[in-house]
Amino acid sequence: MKRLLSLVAIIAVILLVVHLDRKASAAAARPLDLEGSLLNVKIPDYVESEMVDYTGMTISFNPEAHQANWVAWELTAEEAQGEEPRNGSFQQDTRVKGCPSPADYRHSGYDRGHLAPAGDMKWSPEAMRESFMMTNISPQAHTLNAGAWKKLEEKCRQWARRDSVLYIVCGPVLTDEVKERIGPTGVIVPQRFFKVVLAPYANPPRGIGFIMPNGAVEGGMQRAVVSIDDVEAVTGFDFFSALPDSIETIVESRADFNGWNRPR
DNA sequence: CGGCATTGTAAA
DNA sequence: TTTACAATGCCG
Repeated sequence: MKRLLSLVAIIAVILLVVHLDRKASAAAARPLDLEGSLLNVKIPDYVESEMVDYTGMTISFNPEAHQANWVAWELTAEEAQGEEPRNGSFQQDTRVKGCPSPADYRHSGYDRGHLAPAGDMKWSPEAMRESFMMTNISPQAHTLNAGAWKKLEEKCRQWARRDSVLYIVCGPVLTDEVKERIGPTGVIVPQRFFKVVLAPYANPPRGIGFIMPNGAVEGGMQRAVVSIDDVEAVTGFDFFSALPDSIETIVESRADFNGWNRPR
């Protein structure tokens, strides 16, 4: 009996230490050691891709579509409260084959829409500048860019502050039929955009997906909610595959917007 | 409704 | 680079 009691006590101490450690520093030991791998997305072999790493984001760039296949980044609670002002100019990343110049978008009728938002890069001047690289830009209708897309970006920053850490991946849907291209370079104008969001350290872990038309979203972001499985079906990509299967299955099957908007 | 913030475009 | 303008959405 005494041995049992001491065993229980030891376990309790271990659990307490782990708990305190988690609270002590979000940047240090996390229950899942996945920081790097969660920023990778599996895409089909036939999809062209050049990987580009920046300070605040990782990009799979498609030289034929002249924009990203996907952009992934981690957003911590601390980062979401950065103070760096929005400044930067759209710039071609000359290191990347197929990257358009800002001029390709001029008078096109479309915004140079950030994929990873400048608003998520306020924790670092470097990350802020790099967010204006054309590798991180897609042609977006202004109604989307300044509408539901922007609202979703703001919502994600709220969620990050509450849930400690978010992993976010977004991009154009490039599996749709190509109906329009802009500029001398021929940048494809996507008809839809996707975004997937994971809160791996929430209890329980949560995931959600969005697919929005390249235009006004009637009814707001709620109307664009889908499961991550749905986004995978549309894009052909595989998100967050580094998660343990038991967690990935649950997290990627839900499309529960209300579950993301409870206080805690 | 007007004021404000954010995300942009365009001209000089 | 600086300046002006525009669309969206929130807030009072």
